[in-house]
Amino acid sequence: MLIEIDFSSDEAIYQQLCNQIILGIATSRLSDGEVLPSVRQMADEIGINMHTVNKAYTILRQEGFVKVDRRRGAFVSVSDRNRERAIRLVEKDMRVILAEARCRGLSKQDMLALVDRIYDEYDGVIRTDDK
Amino acid sequence: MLIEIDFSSDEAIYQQLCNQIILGIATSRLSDGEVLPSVRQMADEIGINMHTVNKAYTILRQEGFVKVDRRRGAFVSVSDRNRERAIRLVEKDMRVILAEARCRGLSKQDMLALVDRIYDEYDGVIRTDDK
DNA sequence: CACCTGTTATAACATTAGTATAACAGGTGG
DNA sequence: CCACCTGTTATACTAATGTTATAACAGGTG
Repeated sequence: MLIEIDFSSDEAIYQQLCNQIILGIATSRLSDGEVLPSVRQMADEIGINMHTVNKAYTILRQEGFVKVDRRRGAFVSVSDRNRERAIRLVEKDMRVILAEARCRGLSKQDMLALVDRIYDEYDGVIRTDDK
Repeated sequence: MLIEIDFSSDEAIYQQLCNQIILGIATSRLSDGEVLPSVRQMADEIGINMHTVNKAYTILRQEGFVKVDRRRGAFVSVSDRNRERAIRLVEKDMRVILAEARCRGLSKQDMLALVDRIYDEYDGVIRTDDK
């Protein structure tokens, strides 16, 4: 999977890396069980330090998106599938986003439509622009 | 409005302050035109430095949630109501959240329900737990 | 044994967050 | 005019964080 880092972003490199890998899993560009490039290889490809990649992998492991096999290295593995816990994890961030959206005059329907559209996109559904 | 800061959070103080004020506007605990405490007063109340509050106010001003009247000080004023731009601003963060949600096994319906619930909460709608 | 994996340790450097002190310009009310 | 309020700016300092650099180690592969 192609990783693109914006070095002028105010978002930390390791954070961008985490997000892109999670995006990759969600959009099936990374499939369950797929081996990730080694920390050294990924660092070389992107042009950053090994430790920055390692930090991203460590976080992804803690959050349950990645596991490590001593033989093969890091690979995609979404372990924790506890529904209630997952909702709780997402809810806090969602509250901040929805607050901002509401302040900017966006309606509930606007946000439901946005979620619907992005989710379909992740699912690979071809939309015929149904209004 | 009561502001609560978690000093052991990994989220910056000024960021927490911004979020809480936006949350306050979204939930109508802060109404349009309402004057915010002065940077010095707010800093004293919370127990932080004046500059940290000033940083939050400056960001809120840049993002269009607050304006400054030389006579009265800072007050709530959601200026920019451009719908397309608002959606674009929210979309990027939403993509990250939805990717994480999808990886954790949450369905589109789960997320639509979450958005629906939080939005109603912000609107002050009393839900009769309709399934 | 050479080579790969993640992991750990240590040091150095740059940027950011937060605090502290002080000053300034504009506006208000005595 | 004067004291007092507002946000704003400047400067300096400390602490934490992000990133890099170099090096070493244990486990597994061929």
